[in-house]
This record gives sequence, structure tokens and C-alpha cells, in this order.
Amino acid sequence: MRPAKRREPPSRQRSAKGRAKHSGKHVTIRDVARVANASVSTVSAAINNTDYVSAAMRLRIERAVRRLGYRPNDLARGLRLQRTHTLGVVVPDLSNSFYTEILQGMKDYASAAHYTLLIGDSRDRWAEEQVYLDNFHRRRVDGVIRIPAADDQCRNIRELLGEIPVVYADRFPHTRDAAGGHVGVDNTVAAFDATRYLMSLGHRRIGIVAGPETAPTAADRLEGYRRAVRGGHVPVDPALVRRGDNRMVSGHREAIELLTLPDRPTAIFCTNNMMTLGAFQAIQELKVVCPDEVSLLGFDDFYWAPLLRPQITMVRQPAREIGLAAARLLIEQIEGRNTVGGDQTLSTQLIVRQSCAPPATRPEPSIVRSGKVGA
Amino acid sequence: MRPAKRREPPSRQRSAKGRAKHSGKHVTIRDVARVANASVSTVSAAINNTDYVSAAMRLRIERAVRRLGYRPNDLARGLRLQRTHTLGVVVPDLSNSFYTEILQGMKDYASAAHYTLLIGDSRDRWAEEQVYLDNFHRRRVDGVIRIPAADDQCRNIRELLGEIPVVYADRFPHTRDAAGGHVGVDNTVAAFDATRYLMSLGHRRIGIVAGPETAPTAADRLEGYRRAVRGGHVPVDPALVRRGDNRMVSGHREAIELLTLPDRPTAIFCTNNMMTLGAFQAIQELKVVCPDEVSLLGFDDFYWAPLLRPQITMVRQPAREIGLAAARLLIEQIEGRNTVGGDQTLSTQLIVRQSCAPPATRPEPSIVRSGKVGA
DNA sequence: CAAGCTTAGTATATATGTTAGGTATATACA
DNA sequence: TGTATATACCTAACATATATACTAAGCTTG
Repeated sequence: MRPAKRREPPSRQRSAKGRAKHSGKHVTIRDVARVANASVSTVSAAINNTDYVSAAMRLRIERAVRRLGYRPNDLARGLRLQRTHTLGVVVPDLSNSFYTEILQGMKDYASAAHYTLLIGDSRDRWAEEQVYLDNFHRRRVDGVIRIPAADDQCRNIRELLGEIPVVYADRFPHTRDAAGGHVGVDNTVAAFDATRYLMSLGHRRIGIVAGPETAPTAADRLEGYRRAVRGGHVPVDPALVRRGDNRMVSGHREAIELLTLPDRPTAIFCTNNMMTLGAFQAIQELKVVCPDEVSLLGFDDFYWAPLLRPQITMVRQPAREIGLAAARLLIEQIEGRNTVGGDQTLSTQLIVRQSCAPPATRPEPSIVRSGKVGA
Repeated sequence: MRPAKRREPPSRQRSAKGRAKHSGKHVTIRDVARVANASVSTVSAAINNTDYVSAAMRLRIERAVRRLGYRPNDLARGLRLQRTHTLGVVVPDLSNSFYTEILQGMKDYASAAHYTLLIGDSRDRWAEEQVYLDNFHRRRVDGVIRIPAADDQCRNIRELLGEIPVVYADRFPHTRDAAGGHVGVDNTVAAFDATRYLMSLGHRRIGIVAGPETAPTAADRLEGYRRAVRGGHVPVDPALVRRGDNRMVSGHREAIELLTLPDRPTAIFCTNNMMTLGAFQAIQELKVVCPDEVSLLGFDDFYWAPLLRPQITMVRQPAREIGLAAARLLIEQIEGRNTVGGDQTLSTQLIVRQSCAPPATRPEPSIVRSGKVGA
């Protein structure tokens, strides 16, 4: 981003900043060859086990490698092999345990397949995600896994990544063409089941704090909510539909809006874990008793959820499995064997805890069949 | 780790796995030069703003770059320049918000200085950390920031990283020689102040769940605790000193041990956030009332701490600042200007919330001057 | 006024570290 | 003699940046 109009005498010599201090050059395969009294190609063959090398020679080389502390230069290697054995991953928020759990899954599969992960945190902003994708391209990663930012505005991923294969995890891209595939859950069904669970408890006025309008998963979850509400022969009250930005403060803000409504809802459904926490906080602050006075239903479980009082009932996504499957899908594509193929939809689970109960003022007691309800 | 004794015919041709599927070659600077009708050196000069290029030529080149979607190959670039503008970072646990907060700080400073982060999660195991350090070396990162694993057994970091500069954040290395510098807090003082705070409330039997014996920071915090206890003219009861492994389950386990002691402590001090959570859970499960029956004091705050009931009083480390300072320290070293120099000790803060109160059975009411107590 | 210098722009050769593919040589075996 | 095996070495890429050389014009200067 230097000024383009730069007309001053263009300094030829590198600026002082350009050259690093530690002049101690790295040890190369050439150094090893010299010390071991062998040719570079023999050393290469010995290291990569790729050609005949006599036992004696191998020993000399191994000794030289150890003595010099030689590490092959992956830049040169990647350049030569046109292969980096590296996967780029962008997640929307590294401090959200949901994504770190997905990352764990990816990492486990990837390292078993001898790939390394390059991790980027887009802070849920397309502008920052773009920087990472560009970086991945320049680094010539073998593949990319995107969990797109909420405000994803990517028109054509090929412009950004060239021929590099891409798969999507958790979220869908802005434009639904997830060419390389997608691994996630059916958000519509998950939200539908969750909402129906609330209705089965007798709730008729259910508030929802949904994600941003630009995010497809948010739209799906909202759609699931709508269908469930309408399915219970209740009109969708626009006053009960609120929008957050998937972050804690927005959940807090919108929950307060809902709870201070003249005719406030008897239950609140938050469509991600951060907003659920915000809503939880709002309920505490307003001294509304949960679940007696208001029920709270969340999305995306976290490992310390059992510590909260009341424990929050949540829709759980199989985060680790999503990561695992996404990494596998991508690596299969990279290595040419498309055994798994296409999109994969994993199933969610409703973790019933203590934050949902029948509403205090009970309407006509209608029984609704409950959705799939896990432990 | 292939078998060294491999005697079979060494396959010359790359295994099917070796060659990637997508044959669509990447676009190179050569392609740009051809399309823009210029020489490669001119294109290079135009892109890097490093030599005279006429306005007309520049325009043609820019257009060609955009049209072809050209991205400079960072492998070749790094190889040529002997510089990658990349920092390697190993943290013990990516799902611990304390470390992701440190990472945020590092990332902010690094990207402002045009460096990219390579992030590794060692799961607090030296064996895994070693793999990442090796990887960083092969990738020729310009510098490394370590938060060493608890069982750090690194004898000589130079063997692993060659000439690559290293700085330490948060934790000290196994052997105290943090040649490149260290950024963190004074753990002894922090634990001393925290323990003294408990004693100022009247506690005499204070249990501690410390980190593993191999971890220097754990040793320091334990030492701070010991000094404070002895400073209050109370002998250190070995039964009250427990060891965890910095993870939640160990905090849970050790807290139960402490709470089921015949003469149980009136307060528990946990020396990291995960173990604090475990202890919190144990207290809930045993239905011991906090802070009425037992006080709980934690270490390393987390953003959702206000949601727990009671809210836990904690020693807070300036995580973001630690990350920021570590990145700055490292980059200054890389770029040859050592303005900051040496180790940096940042100050901790005791966040007083609701989990500490005077013990139920009050001993002689002695007043102890309280340490530095924050908001 | 020719030689030399400066300015502006472009082209060429080389080096970075590594590996595949080809070449060379020696031995064993049919 | 020819063929297969075993061992070692040489060279050409891979994509980039830069030192050097080159062209062409404008200017100074003895």
C-alpha cells in the first residue's frame, strides 16, 4: 500500500529495514553435502529416502545433518515440488471455543495426513478474511477451508485463490456455490426443532435473537424458527424477531429489548453461543428469573456451559466432527481421490438442561410432538 | 520416521499421492510480463516500487496483474530475499481465552509491522511444541514467540531453531536463559499479593491448587503463596498444597481433595483459569457455599467471568499487552534495532468480585495490609 | 563539438535451496 | 555380451529480486 505516485529517486539499495540483523546464514543441503563429503543430490536422496544410498554414506550424511542442525528449507522445497502440504483456515473468532473446537478436529485430521494448518482469525469481517485468503494464495497453500465472515461479499473465490481448492465449514458462503463442498449442519432443521421444543413446553411468544442478515446460516436458523412458530398456528410477531451480530454485546442488547417489551416473550432463542451469553447476562441483570419467568435456549454449546446457573439448554453442533470432515474433504480433493464427495450434513443435538420450562402464565395446554431430543 | 533399513527398490517416480490433481499452474511474474509486454524485472520493479517504471508501463502491468489474478509467490520471494515476514507462535492451548487474548495482541502488533503469524497449539506438551518449532525452522520464519509447554525439556533452543531469534511470553523456559527476552508478569509477587489478600480477610488455612512441578511459573506462584502464608506467621501445611496440570479436570479433582479433607481449608487459591473453573465446579457439586463456607481465588481472568455466580475474584494478567510487547520485542530484534531491550515485567491486577469473604469460623481477627487491589 | 555525465527506462544474467530425471560406473548374473 | 542392481553425481527447473548492462536522450564542459 505504498503511494503509487512515488516519483522520487527510487532507492536501489535495500532500506536498512529490509535486511535482517542476524547475518548467520542458514545451513543448506550444500553444507551438509560438503561435510558429509557427498553430492547434494545424494544428500537429498538420503533425506527423502527416494533413491539408493549406501549404508555408510547414509550414516555420514545423518551425522552431518545432526551436527550442523540442518533443516530442509520448506520455501525451496515448496517451490520445487509445487506443493506445500499446508492448508489455510480462516475462522471468524479464535476466542470462541466453538471454532477452536472445529480447529482441533481439522488439525487432528490434517496432521495425520501430514499437512500443517495456517490459521487466520477474520474477526468475522470479510475485509480481514480477504487479507488472509490473499496471504494463503501467496503462500501457495494446497487448499483452503473457509468459515466465511458474516458480511462475506465474495463474488468469485477463484479471483482470490486461483486454482486452489476450497471447502466450507460450518457456514455457507454468501453465494451458495460452495464449489468444493461444505460440511455443516442443517440450520433450518436445528432451529425448527429447537423452537418446536419451546412450543412443546407451552411457549407461544418466543423471542429470537438471530444473526446478521447477511449471514446465510442466520437466515436459515431464522427460517427454522419461523416455520416452527407458524407450524404451531401462531403468527410470527415481528417485534419478537431481533438481529444481533453474533457477539456477546449484541445478545445482551437485544435480550434487554425483548425483556422490556410491554408484552414480553416467555422464551428467548439465541442463534449462537456468544449472543446466548449476552442474553444470559441480560436476564441476570434485569433480575428476571430463568427459567421461571423466561426460558432461554442457546446455540453452539461450550465446554464450561455446565458451570452457569441455570445451566443453559442448547443446540449442540458436532464441532470437532465438522472440522475433521472438512479437512478430510479438502485433502481428498487435493490428492485427487474424491471418495467422500460433495456436501456433508451432520446432525445437531438438543442438550436439554435447566434454562427452559413451561411459561408461568400458561396458555391453552396443547401438546406438540417434540423434536429429536438428546441427552 | 520411515524405516531407515529400507532396502526395497526405491521408487523413483513420485507416488500417486505426491502429485496434486489440480494441474492448472499458478500464474507467474513471467505471465504478467508477457501479457503486459514488459520484462520480468520491470514487472518486479513496478510491483515492489523499487525502480523507475513509466506511468504507461505501470498501468499496463497493473492491468495485467488484475486480469490474470497474479499473486507473487511468497515461497520464491522468501527464498530470494532470505526473509519471510512471518513469526511463529506456539501457545499451550488455543481453547483457553487467556492465550487467544495474548494472540490478539501479537497479531495486532505484527500485522501493523507487516508480519504474519504462524500459530501452533502445543496442547501444553513439549513433544508437540517441538514439532511446531521444527516446522517454524523449516519454514524459515523470521522469529519465534514461545509460550513453552509445561513439561518443556528444551536444552538448547539453538539446536532446534538455529539462528532464528526467540522471545518468550507469559511463561519462562525450562532453563531460565531466555536469551532473546521475556515478557510476562512477576508471578511470585502476584501470588503473594493474592494470598495476602485472602489472609487479610482472616483466612489461615488456605489451600492451593498449583500447576505442574516442571513449570517455572507454577513454581513462582507457589513460592509467592508460601511466602505470604509464612509472612502471616502460619506454617505451610503440605496437605493444603496440591498439584494440577493447568487443566479443568485437575482443578476439579484437587479441589475435591481439599474440600473433603478432615480439616478443610477456608479458602482455595487456583493458579490458572482452567483449574479455577474445575474448582468452581467441584464447589458447586459438593454443595459447599461460596464464599460463605469456602473462598475461591483464581488466576487469569476470562471475559465471561461475570456470568458465574458467585463471580470469581481473580488475579488478572494483561494478556493483550503481553502479546503486544512480545511481538514488539521480537520484531525489534529481527530488524536490528534493539530499542526496547531485555525482559519486560508487566503488572497484574487483583479483580475483587464475590468469591472471597472472611471465613465462617473466624480466628483471631488480625488485620493484614492488603496488597495492590484493583477494581 | 566531441566526450562525458545524468536521467529515464528496459533487458539480461545470476543467485536463492531443493528435487526429479538423466547420466555414469561398477558389480553380479544369465 | 547383455541385463539388472546398486551407488553416486550433474543439471535443469521452480518463481523471484537485483546487480549489471544497455539504449536513448538531454545536458555540461574543456
